Amino acid sequence: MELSERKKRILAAVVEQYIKTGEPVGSKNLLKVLDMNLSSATIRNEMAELSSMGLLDQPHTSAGRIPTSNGYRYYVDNLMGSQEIDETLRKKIEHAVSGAGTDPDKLLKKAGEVLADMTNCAAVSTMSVGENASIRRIETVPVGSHTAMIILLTSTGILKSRICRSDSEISTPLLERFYNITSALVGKSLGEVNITTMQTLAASMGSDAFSMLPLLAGVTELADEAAHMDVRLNGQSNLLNYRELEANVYELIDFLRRGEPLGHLITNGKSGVNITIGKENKFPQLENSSVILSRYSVNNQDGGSLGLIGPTRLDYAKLIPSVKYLTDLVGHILTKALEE
Amino acid sequence: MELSERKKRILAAVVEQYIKTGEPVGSKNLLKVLDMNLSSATIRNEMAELSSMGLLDQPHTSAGRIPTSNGYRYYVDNLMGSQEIDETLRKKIEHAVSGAGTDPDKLLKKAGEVLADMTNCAAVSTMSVGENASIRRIETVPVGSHTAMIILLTSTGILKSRICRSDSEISTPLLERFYNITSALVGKSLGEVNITTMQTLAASMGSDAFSMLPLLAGVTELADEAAHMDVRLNGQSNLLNYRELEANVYELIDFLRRGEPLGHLITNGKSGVNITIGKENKFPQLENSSVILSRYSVNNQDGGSLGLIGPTRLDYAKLIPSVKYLTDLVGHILTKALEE
DNA sequence: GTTAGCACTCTTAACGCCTGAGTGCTAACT
DNA sequence: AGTTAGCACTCAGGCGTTAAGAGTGCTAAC
Repeated sequence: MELSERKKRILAAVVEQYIKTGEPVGSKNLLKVLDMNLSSATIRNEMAELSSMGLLDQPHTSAGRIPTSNGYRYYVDNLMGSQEIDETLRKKIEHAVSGAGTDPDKLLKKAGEVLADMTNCAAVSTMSVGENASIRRIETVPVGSHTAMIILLTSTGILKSRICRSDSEISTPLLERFYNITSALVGKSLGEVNITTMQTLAASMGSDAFSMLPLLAGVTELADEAAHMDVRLNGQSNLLNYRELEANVYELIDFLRRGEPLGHLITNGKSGVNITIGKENKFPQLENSSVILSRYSVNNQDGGSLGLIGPTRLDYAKLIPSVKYLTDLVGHILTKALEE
Repeated sequence: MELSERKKRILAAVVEQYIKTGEPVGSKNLLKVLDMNLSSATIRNEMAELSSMGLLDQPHTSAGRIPTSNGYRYYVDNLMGSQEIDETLRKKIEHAVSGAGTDPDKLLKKAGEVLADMTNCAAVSTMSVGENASIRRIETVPVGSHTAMIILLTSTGILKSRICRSDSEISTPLLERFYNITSALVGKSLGEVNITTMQTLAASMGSDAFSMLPLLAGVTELADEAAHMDVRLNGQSNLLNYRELEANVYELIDFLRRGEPLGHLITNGKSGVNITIGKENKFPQLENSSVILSRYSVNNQDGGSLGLIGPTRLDYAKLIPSVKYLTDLVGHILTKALEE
C-alpha cells in the first residue's frame, strides 16, 4: 500500500497525537500539530480517504479519528522515527538491572519489574528455553537421612532444585552411585528426558533402584519444570489505567494470569523484536491490546524472552528500542555469568 | 456489649443476607428470611437500635442496612455458626495440594492458587520465617571453572540457591575449604549472618580470601533472601469482581503488589487464624477489605502463613475453617517432608 | 411491646433538551 | 484539479426533570 507523502504525515500525526492524548483526533486539532499550510477541510478529505483504506477509524460519526490496527501497523513499519533508545530510559534500565546481580532468576524478575514500571504496562518475562536446552549438570546433596536435594542446571543457566524424600535411607555412597548414573543425562536436551530414558537408567540401578526411584522421579520433574515455560507477570494492575481497555480488563488480566496461552504467544515469536497490534493477535482477549516481545540469547542459544502488553495506543517509537535494549542487556549479562 | 436474643438473630440475618447478595438489606426482605412472627415495623425498630449501637449502617436514608466493621466483628466473634470445614471444600483443598508434591515452593504456590480460586479473593502465601530460622546446611557445587552454585537450606526447609562468579579460578579443593569455613554458620540463625560474622569468616580464609569473597557474598545474600519475607500473591484480579471495592480497587491491588506492607500485616499475626475486618486494618487501603490470615508451623517452628484478602463481605463461616485447614495441611506436609 | 399506616427521603432509570465537537458535502476560488 | 469556506447534519455528554421503587421513621392504635 503506497501513500502520498501528505497522507503519511497525516497518518503519523494522528497516531502520535492519539498515543499522546488517548482522545480521538479531529481535523482542526490536527492542524495545530501539523503546521502545513492547509485548511481543516483538506485534512478532512485526506482523513476520509485514510479511513476508507482501513487505516483510520471513527468511534462514531461525529468524533475524531483513531488509528486501526492496520493504521498502527503502517506507522510502525513505515513512518515511525528513531529506533534509537532514549537516553533517560537507557539509564533507568541500566540502573535497575545492574543492581540485580547475575542470578538469572533475580535478574529476570528485576527486568520484568523495570519494564512494567517504565512502560506502565503489564510485563512478561520468561527464562524458558523450550526443550532444546541441554542439561549441564545434575547434583545431589544429602539433607537428612531420608532426604536429599537434587539440583539441575541447564546450558542456559537455569537452576532448578527440589528436595526429595525416600522411604529408605539415603547414604552418601548411594548418592555417589546416583551421581554416576545420572551423569549419563548430562549433555542431553531436556526434551530427551522422558519415560523411556528414565526407564533405561532405572534398569541400570540394580538393587539401588528402590531407594533411587524417588530421586530419579525428582530429576524428571525438574527437567520438566525447566523445559516448561516459566512465565512471570508484572504490573498487570497498570492496565487498569487505560480507559480503552476498561470494558475487558477483567478478561484481559485473567487471560494473562493463566500463563499458558501467554506461553504460546511467546514461543511463536521469531528472534528480534516481535510486535503484534490489536486485531493481529490470535487471542480474542488481546484484540484491543498490543504485545511487544523480544527474545534474548544466552551463549548463542535462545534463552527466553521479555515483553510487554498494553493498549494498542503504545508509544512504539520509544518502547521498541527499550525492549530491545533490555533483552540484549539481559542476554549479555547472563552469557557473561556463565562464561568459563 | 450484650444484645437481646432477637437482636442477635436480626444482626446475624443481616450479615448473612448481605454476604450472600451484596445488596443492602431492608426490613421486609429480612422478614422472609427470618420466619419470626414479627412485622417489618418491629424489625425496623430493632435495626434502628442496632444502627445506633454502631453495628449496622445505611448507605443512605432510604436504603437497607449493611453491617459495619463492628457488626461483622460481633458476628464473627459471637454469632457465626459452624467452625467445621465444608466437606466439598476439604476435598477441593486436598485434591489440589496432594498434586503438588513436597517441595515447599511448589506446595505454597499451589496452596495460594487453590485459596484464590476457592474464595474468589486475592490470596497471599509466604514461606518466610523471619530471622529466627536457622541455617541447616550450606553447599557449594562447581559449575564452571569460574562459577559455582551456592545452596542454602534453612531449618524450615526453604532452599535458596545462587550462581556465583569469581574472577579467579574456583577449584574443587577451594570449594572444600570454603565448605569447611562456612560450616561454622550451620546452626546459626539467619539474623546472625551479618557483616561482623562474615568479616570474622573472611579473616579465617587466609590467602583464599580473594577467590572466596564472591562466594561469601553469595551466602550473605542468600541468607538475607531467606530471612526476607517472600510474599506470593494470587488472584488479585478476583477483586475486580466486587462492586463495593470498585472505587479503590486500583489502590488496593497496587497496595498488594508492593509486598512489603503486606509483610508487616503477616508478621504481626498471632498464631492461629487472624481475622481483620474493614476499618480494623491499619492500612487505609484495606479499610473496605477483610483479611483472613493463618500461620503454619514446620517442625514446631513458625514456617510461614497463608491467607486471603477480599471485601468485608466474606463468607467467614465457610472461609475461616478452610484457611485453617489448608494451613494445617501445608504445615503437616512440610514437617513430614523434613523428617529425618 | 407490637403493629398498621403514612408521609418522607433518596436512588435509579428514563426522557428530553442543549451544547460542542466534528464530520461530509457542495459550491466557489485559485 | 486541487483547495477552501460554509453549512447542514450527527452524535456523545452533560443537565434538569420526572416517575417509580425501595426503604425508612414516626405516630397512633391495638
